[in-house]
Amino acid sequence: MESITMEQSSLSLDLSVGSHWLSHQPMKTERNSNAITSGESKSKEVVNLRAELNRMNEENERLSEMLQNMYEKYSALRSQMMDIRSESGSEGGSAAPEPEPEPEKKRKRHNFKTQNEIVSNAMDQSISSDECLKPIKNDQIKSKITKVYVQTNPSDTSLIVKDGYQWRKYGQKVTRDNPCPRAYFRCSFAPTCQVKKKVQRSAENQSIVEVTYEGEHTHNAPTSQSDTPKAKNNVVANFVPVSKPVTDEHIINIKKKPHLDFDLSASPPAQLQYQLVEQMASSLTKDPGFTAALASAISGKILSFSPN
DNA sequence: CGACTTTGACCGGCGC
DNA sequence: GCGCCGGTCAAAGTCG
Repeated sequence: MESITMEQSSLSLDLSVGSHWLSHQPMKTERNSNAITSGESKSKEVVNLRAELNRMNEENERLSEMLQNMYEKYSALRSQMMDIRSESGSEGGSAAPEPEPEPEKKRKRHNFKTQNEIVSNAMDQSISSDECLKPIKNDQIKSKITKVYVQTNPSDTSLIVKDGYQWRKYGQKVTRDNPCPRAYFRCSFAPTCQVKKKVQRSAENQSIVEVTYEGEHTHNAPTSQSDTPKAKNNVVANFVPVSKPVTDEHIINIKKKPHLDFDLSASPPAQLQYQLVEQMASSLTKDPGFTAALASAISGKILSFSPN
């Protein structure tokens, strides 16, 4: 519940950040075209910007209401599901225990690809609305291999991804299909934890970092939101799971994403809520109307600022 | 001094 | 069998 309101506020924050950004742009243009623009045109521009800001705020409110409605519907469906489960007894219990992690064996390359395809398909399926009520089933698949794409500062060449767990780097390799090195990490939070992750920048867009998690954590929760002690100094990104591979529309800029106070791996409801929020965000970004409106608003604003 | 990173060497799977 | 490639090891170096 809390997380939803937080996410809603994040939406507000994102849009308001955009408005903030837009509201600051005229200063630049003012400086650039100081010699040719009169005071009247400036004030006219400010009025236009304020009107635009108001429109965006209204849009923001509408989106927040939509999100609220979606969450209410979700809550209703979820309570129905809980009722059905409690009626049907302990069979297929609601709070499914974390599956025992299989001991990691030497992976074969062809197995890796096959599992990846499975995960990709499962993730595609998870987008559909009814599948959002079956996170446990998907988690069982994801627990083997999960891919995450993170947007980072392109100028930062480090491969540290802040995901809350403690990782120990054990190797780095330049692969054939990507000039950027791939870093190999092992979970160092618990000695028995066999989870590994690979981190590599995308060859096409080096601001995007591809993180592949293999295995499942045997411990409950990371103790902090930081990486290893050294990593604290050069953290580049929080992680944002996305459902599809590397297309820009599926990558969420983590710099605008607020810190999540709950622990994703700690409690199933929190995890469920987080997944729901991700799916909502995914639905919004997939909505052609939403993206088109956003794109036209931004492009219109950019065009209105251009000197010509 | 312990924990961590770096980096070259090594290993095993795969294709030719 | 050989070479390529991805993944892992482990010694040396670094840092707090």
